[in-house]
Amino acid sequence: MFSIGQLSKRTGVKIPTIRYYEQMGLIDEPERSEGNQRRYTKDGLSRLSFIRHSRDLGFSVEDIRGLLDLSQHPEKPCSDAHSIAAQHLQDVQSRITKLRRLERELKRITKCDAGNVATCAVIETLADHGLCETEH
Amino acid sequence: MFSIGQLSKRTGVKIPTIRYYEQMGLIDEPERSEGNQRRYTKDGLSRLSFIRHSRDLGFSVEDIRGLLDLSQHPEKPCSDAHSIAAQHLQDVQSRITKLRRLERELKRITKCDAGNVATCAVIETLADHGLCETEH
DNA sequence: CTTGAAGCTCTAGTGGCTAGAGGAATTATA
DNA sequence: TATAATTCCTCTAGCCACTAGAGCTTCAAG
Ligand SMILES: [Zn+2]
Ligand SMILES: [Zn+2]
Ligand SMILES: [Zn+2]
Ligand SMILES: [Zn+2]
Repeated sequence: MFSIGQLSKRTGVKIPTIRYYEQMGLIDEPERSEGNQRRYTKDGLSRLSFIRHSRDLGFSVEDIRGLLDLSQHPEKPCSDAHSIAAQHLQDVQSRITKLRRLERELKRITKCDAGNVATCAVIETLADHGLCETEH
Repeated sequence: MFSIGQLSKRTGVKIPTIRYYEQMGLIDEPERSEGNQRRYTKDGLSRLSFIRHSRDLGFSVEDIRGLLDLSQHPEKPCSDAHSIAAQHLQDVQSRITKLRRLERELKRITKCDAGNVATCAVIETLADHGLCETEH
């Protein structure tokens, strides 16, 4: 049996976050000590580790809800898991694309030789998208 | 003089967002019609365009506050503007780096030949970071 | 003068936590 | 065993940058 603090240390999930996951229904309400403190089992630990790792990989809480559900049913086909993962991969890729466009634009505008704001490329560009090379 | 709706159409900023910016002190409170509706000048329009474009480029509202402030003082050196932009560029680049690591990992796990959850690479990897190739 | 679009204020919700108040339980030390 | 230090409890509110909706008022066209 682990206290919430021990669970937190073992998983790297902060204590208020654990309680938040409980409230969101991602983890079951654990048993309590006589004094009403949470006591977790190994199952609780591995479930929380699963959540932590999924968050680290960028999955949303809603995605994780689905993935946890699937993981409880080993006999089901894994196509649902794959479509969640594939969708997430797409999201990640489209975010990368957008950020790369930003990066290019930001690199360009920070090459400014002006000394003062009146003719600064940063300020001028912000005031006029026409000076940009790409859309965003 | 523009109504808030006209301003919204010209800048692409939604009406509630314009009011939100006013509340946050990013734009001045505009004059009002006799019936208490907002009436904007060309100055208000260009200030909001500046904000919109800065948001499109990913700057935070706090950054924009500083950049707007600078843009009102053309005689000042533009080094402050540059450090805001450079910091933002760094943020963008570090986000790209993280997302690329995610992308690689996600690509890897979605190559799963198993038919069911019991042996699915997606689910197995989520349960065990040891199966990952990179940190995240 | 009527009607419908557009505006007003105010409140609350989004996601995924995080911080703090004020108290109770547990654990470690003397 | 007494006390002190630490951990835990619940509850509320805040973060960012909006977005949505209720219930009302004003404006512009016909
Ligand atoms: Zn400059
Ligand atoms: Zn632009
Ligand atoms: Zn699979
Ligand atoms: Zn991993």
